[in-house]
Amino acid sequence: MNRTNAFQFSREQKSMQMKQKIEQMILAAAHRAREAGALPSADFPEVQVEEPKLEAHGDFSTNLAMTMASAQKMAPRKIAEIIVEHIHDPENFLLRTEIAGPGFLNFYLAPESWLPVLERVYREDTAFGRTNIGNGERVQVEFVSANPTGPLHVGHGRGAAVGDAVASILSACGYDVQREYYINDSGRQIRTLGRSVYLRLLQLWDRPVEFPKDAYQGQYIAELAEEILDARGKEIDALDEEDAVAECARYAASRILSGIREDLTAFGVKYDRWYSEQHLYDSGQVADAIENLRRTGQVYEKDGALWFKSTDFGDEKDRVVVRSNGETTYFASDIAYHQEKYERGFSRVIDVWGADHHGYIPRMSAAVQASGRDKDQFHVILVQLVNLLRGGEPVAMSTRAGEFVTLKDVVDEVGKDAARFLFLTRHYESPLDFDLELAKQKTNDNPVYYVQYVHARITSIGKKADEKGVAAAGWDPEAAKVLQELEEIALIKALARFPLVLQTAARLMEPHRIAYYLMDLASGFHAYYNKHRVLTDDPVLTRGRRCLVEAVRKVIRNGLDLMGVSAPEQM
RNA sequence: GCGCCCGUAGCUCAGCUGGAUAGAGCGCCGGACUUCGAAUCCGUAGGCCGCAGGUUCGAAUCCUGCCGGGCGUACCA
Repeated sequence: MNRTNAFQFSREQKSMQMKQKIEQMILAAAHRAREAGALPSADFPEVQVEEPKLEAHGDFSTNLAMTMASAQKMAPRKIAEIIVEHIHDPENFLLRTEIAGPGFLNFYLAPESWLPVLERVYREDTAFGRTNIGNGERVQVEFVSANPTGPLHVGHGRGAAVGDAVASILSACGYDVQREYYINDSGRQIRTLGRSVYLRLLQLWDRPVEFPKDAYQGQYIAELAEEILDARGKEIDALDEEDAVAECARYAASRILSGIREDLTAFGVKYDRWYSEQHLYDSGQVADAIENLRRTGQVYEKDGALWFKSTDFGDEKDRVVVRSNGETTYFASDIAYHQEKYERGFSRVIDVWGADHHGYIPRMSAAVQASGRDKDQFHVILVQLVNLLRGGEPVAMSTRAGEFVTLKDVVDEVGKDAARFLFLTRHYESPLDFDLELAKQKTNDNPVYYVQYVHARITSIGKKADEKGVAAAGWDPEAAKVLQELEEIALIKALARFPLVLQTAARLMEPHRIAYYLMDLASGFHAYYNKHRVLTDDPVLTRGRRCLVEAVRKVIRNGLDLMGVSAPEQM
């Protein structure tokens, strides 16, 4: 993906990001120094500007003098001095510049240099933070894709939260994103589903049956059987066993799938497309894909089965696509499916999988490459497991026994916002402890409310101000000049970071960065609020502060929106 | 055995693909409501970044080898 300095901002100068402005200033200084003969080499490394962790190190710093040292054959501190001498700052952007440590260049900005950020927040409003680094590239994010053999559980919820947020983030960065759910409505697990329901149905008829271990055990299976009994028991009873099982499978899968759709809708996830595996078979695409592999010699027969040479692309062993009994494997339809994704015009495909599927990545990647795509066009986000707790104690989750807490249960109990936010407070590769009691708590322990509270609080301030008629809302350049407090500048700086945080989140496909950013911004606001009054006796100061907090509200709202979490006006 | 992920404060976790004195929340202890929402804030304490080497101006971050935990290793999905 792009380097930070490759990002393009085609708007006018003042909407350019602070950081980028500093980068250009430094680069220009280095070139000027070179032209003046002060630097021996024109071999300049990439200018890296960062925001130092310590305030004592300024607003921005660069290590350029150090990274340049070997090419220039000069001491870093000496190079730093030369660059400083050649810095050109006609707008008086900089308060001062200093050389520190082994050769860091630290820049201190004049407080008013930050004010254009506020203006930009107002001008761009809901679009603040958005960029076009994706340049319209078509990306597909496929997530959840749980088999329609049972209700979604919390793990699927995490996958849904991550997949949906990644899609939103990429979309906000200028990618043309499609969200897709792949329905495994074909094959063995569907037959097992049908058989499970059928057996429960037989039990309802008091016929002696043994319910096998490998059948689906959950209570919902028995409930489905009762439904079928009421709806069309007689018809089913008239069929022979094979047809009866098929009918049960069709009915059950359809009911379960609509349940899944409802649960995801309640969770705030909206797909652009639901894609049926069965459709791949019916349309002949699976057969075509296998035929293509045959034609290109990427497949061979052994022991009566057909094997794909995934080892040609780094997998540790070859994989079966057609079993010796003539049935295709799940992998075969997956090959066809992924080929079809690229044929639909996506240049990049992102799959969100549970971490227990990681062994599947090499063969899928091999299949993608075998169809002529580049390795980088396929990316799997592996989401780690969720440990469900209640008050610190593990909640029994046995898939085999069919005892698990469903996503619906969790959403009903703790709410969509809390669930989504908490799912995104960890890097997706870290296992997540999800405590139901904690998720419901409306205290400091719960980051969702901590962030949402800021939004509600500022909305409330706004209403109060409107009632009193003391301060107009909106961008007010004159009043903004009054913002000089340390906490005020710190808040504006935090706002300025949002677009960069969003870009990093997109580049690394890591939604948790948004969550952490929002918690940080919220913390900055709460600290400010407790120290300074927004509504004061001074009308100009009040306008300026209202302008600031309103900007904070907008950014909080934008960030929460990316996470699929609401920004309430009151709580 | 082999492969992937994880190991950072008592607990749960960040750490912007190599930067300066490693951060936050919770918990502990001590403070702040007659004023815009206390679902909040302020302060104190707490660390061989699993261990040992290596790469370099510089490593929690990159490389190698161990230790510990999770997952995977099907003609299952």
